[in-house]
Order: sequence, then structure tokens, then C-alpha cells
Amino acid sequence: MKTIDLEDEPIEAERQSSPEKRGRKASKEVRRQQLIEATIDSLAKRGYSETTMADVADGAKLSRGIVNFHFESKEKLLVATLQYMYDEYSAHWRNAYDKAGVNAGDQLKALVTADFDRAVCNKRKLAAWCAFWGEAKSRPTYQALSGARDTDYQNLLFDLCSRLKAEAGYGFDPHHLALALSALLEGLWLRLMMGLEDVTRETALQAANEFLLTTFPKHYTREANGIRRL
Amino acid sequence: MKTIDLEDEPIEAERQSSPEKRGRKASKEVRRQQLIEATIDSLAKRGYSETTMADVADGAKLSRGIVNFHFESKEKLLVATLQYMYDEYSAHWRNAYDKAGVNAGDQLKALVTADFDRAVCNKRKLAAWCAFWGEAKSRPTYQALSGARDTDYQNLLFDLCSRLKAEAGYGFDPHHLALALSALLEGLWLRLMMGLEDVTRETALQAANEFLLTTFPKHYTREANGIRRL
DNA sequence: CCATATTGAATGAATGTTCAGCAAATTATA
DNA sequence: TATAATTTGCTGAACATTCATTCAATATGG
Repeated sequence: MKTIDLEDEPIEAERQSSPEKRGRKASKEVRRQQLIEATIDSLAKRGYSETTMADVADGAKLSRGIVNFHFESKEKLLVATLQYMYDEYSAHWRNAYDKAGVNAGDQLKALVTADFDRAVCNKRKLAAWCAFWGEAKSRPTYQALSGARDTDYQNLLFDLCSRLKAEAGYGFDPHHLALALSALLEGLWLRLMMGLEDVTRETALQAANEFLLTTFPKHYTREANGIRRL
Repeated sequence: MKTIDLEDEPIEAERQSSPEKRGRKASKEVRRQQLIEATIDSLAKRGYSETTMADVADGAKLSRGIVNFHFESKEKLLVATLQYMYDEYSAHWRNAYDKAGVNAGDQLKALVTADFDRAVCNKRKLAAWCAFWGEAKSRPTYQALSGARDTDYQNLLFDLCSRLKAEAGYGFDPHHLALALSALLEGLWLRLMMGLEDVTRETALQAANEFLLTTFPKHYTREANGIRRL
């Protein structure tokens, strides 16, 4: 009855098998990317505190000193990795938003759906995000980048809540609701990452949709497979 | 217009200034507790990866070897600390629940309010929780204890959602809604911990109440200061 | 004194960083 | 085209540091 939880790609998948110069001598950018991917792997597999330069180098099948050559220190590698994930996530939701048309209901639904897309929401990435969250409080450098749902995202949610409220005369406070919504999404990510219970990408999305349904009853309706805008 | 955000107690507050034997030779239990508090301090101040035995010992104003004497290893100290926070949180919500009477609406409101009580929801504790979350995925030992909102809590939320639904004929799926609610609470904690934006305990609680209001419109009503059961 | 708690220096393992040297790619020269 | 010179990417051993753990010596309270 439950779709055999789509265990996302194995953590160590050969990701960039593109024929880009592999053996020796790849371009600076290719190597940096390769090392960043290896870092995400390591964060996901061993956690922040046990991610070592050696493990990253091994994961990239390169020598020990390589990271200090392309990045300069472990700290800078980690910041670059976080920046990469941040940029990727931003591009992802902006893209979903742009494709959603002009209707606020559609736009909000698109944002929520995008959040549980395999591209950004898989064990590997979620584990890496959480590793950074755990260190963010005590590291100013991480703090700004750790909240994937940043100011832009938050403002957009607020704008959408306000528009839906104006359209249907809901009684809620759009500020509080936007905060609740982004917290809900992040909380669901956390649950997914923990991997306890039987929470899967599907159930998480259903829970988020349940929120949309009960909060904006005049905008959405229950469908066989998710929700639909009225 | 905004209450000067109640910056919770300073991280290094002299917590147990009780005249319990302080100088030399305290009982086993007193020392353990003292070291656990120092561990929470360190986790909050420096994060998991930079929490060292030396820092814990210094924080407790004791010598370097002390932790290995009372706990046995760093690992066991950390597990004991997590267990302590877990027990404390559990006792806190159970207590709030027991005091809430027999009405499901009151009980749910009590649980949500308890979640933002200073006793369990302050920068120090939230930071410590988050430190563990960041390591939980890669450490089976932490995994079970890291989800403060455990199976019992989740089941209770489900039960309450179901009862409210039965009382007022709401259309939601109680499973999904209970998941959404617990994720919302955890997500708000995460936001509070990050300390970005202007999210305070008050705004977080308001956002959670906004959720209750819109989801259970027949049970709660907006009040000057929060919500009230109808 | 005896049992127990505590100290703090010593130890050894783990790990980030450095760097001299090597090799592949690229360019210059004949 | 062949060869030399140079740049650039990469290696891995050596080094320095940090840190958990051990333990012999010491202090304390009963």
C-alpha cells in the first residue's frame, strides 16, 4: 500500500561521469566541483564532525593534498560547499516559481511541490544541510547561508499569503502564516532527514498539502493525487 | 512595539548555585549533572564539532581528567547529555498535557504553548538540540533520542487531531495534520535557533497559534493575546 | 587510615597543512 | 615536426597541532 520508499540515489553514485578530462589534469572548475560533491557525500555519510580532508580526497579518488591546492583550507571548502547548495536550492525554487504562471494559488502550490522534488530533497542533500545547521549557530560564516529559505523566499511567501488573503478574505495574519509555512517546510525536511517513522517524500508533501488545504480552503480542493487549485 | 526580545539567560549562567557540596568531593550524581550542564553550555557556545573535553571540564571548573572518571568517554558524556535533554523535554510536555484538563482543544493548545516555554525553549537548549540533530543521521545512538517529538508525542498529536475532527467534522486527514503540526513546531525551533530574522519566542508561538486558528476554526478564536478555546 | 574523588602531566592517535618534487599539458624554439 | 622550456595540476611524506584518554600521585571526608 505504500510505494516502496524511493530510496534516492545511492550516496556515492558516480555523478559526473561526463567524459570531461578525468584522469590527470582537469580544469580548475571541474576539480572544485568534484571536490564539493565529495564533500557533500562525506557530510551525508559521516556527519560534519567526522568529515575529514582525507575522506573527501579519497571520495574524489585524488590525493591527500588536493583540497588545500584547490581550496586553501578545510574551512573554505566547507563554505564553498554550503554556497553551492544554497545557490542550487535558490535556483530550483525560483525556476519553479517562474514556471507557475501568474496566479498566486498556482505559484504557492508550485513552491511547495518544488520543495519535495528529488533534485533538492534527497537523503544526501538533506543530511548535508542538517550537518551545516548543526554548526550554524556558532559560525557566523555559515549562518547567512544555512537558512535555505532566506529573506527572498520568506518575502515571497508573505506576498503570496497576502494575495490569497485579499482574494478570498481569509482572517489570518499573513506574516505569521508565512512564517508557519516556511517553518513547516523546513521541519518536514528535518523529519525526512532523520528518517525515523515512515515519513517519505510523498507523506511529507501530503502533510504540506494538507496545510494548504485547510488554510486556503477557497483556493484548493482535494484531488485523487494531491491537491488542485479551484 | 516589540517586547525587547527576552534574551534568555546568559549561556554560562551559574545554574546550580545550590549550596550542594561545591568545593571538593561532591556526590557522583551532582558531578554528573554539573558536567552535563557544562556540556550543554559548550555545545551551545561552540557547536558539536568544537566541543572538547577540556572545554567541558573548564566550564565545570574542574580538572581535565574528570569527565573520563564520571563518564568513561566523550561519547558516553554526549549520550548522557542528549538523554537528559530528552527526558527533560518529555517530562515538560507530559506535565503540560496532564494539567490541561480533558478537553482536546485545551490539551492541544497546552502542548503548543509548552513548546515555547522558556524552560525548554531557549537559545542554549535549542542550540544543543540542533548540534545533535546535525550528527544524528550518521550516529544510530543519537537517532532515537534526537527527535524530541518522539512516537508518544506524535501519537498524542494524532489522537488530538482525530478528536477535534470528530467534534467538528473537519475534512482533514489527521495523520497528515499531526505530521504537519509536529514539523511546524520543530521548524519553528530551528528558526529560533538560527536567530536570523526577527523571530522570537513570541512570534514563533503566534505563528503556531495562527496554524491552530486556521486549521481548527470551530475550536479556537482570536484573542488580544493569543488564542482562546471556544 | 581507608575509600573515594580529583588532579594534571604524559601519551598516542588523528588530522589539517605544507611543500619539494613529479608529471601532464601547453607553448616556444629550432 | 621534433625538441626544449614553461606552466599548471597533482602527489604523498613530513610536520605541527589538537585532543581524548590514561594513570600515578594527591587531596578529602568519614
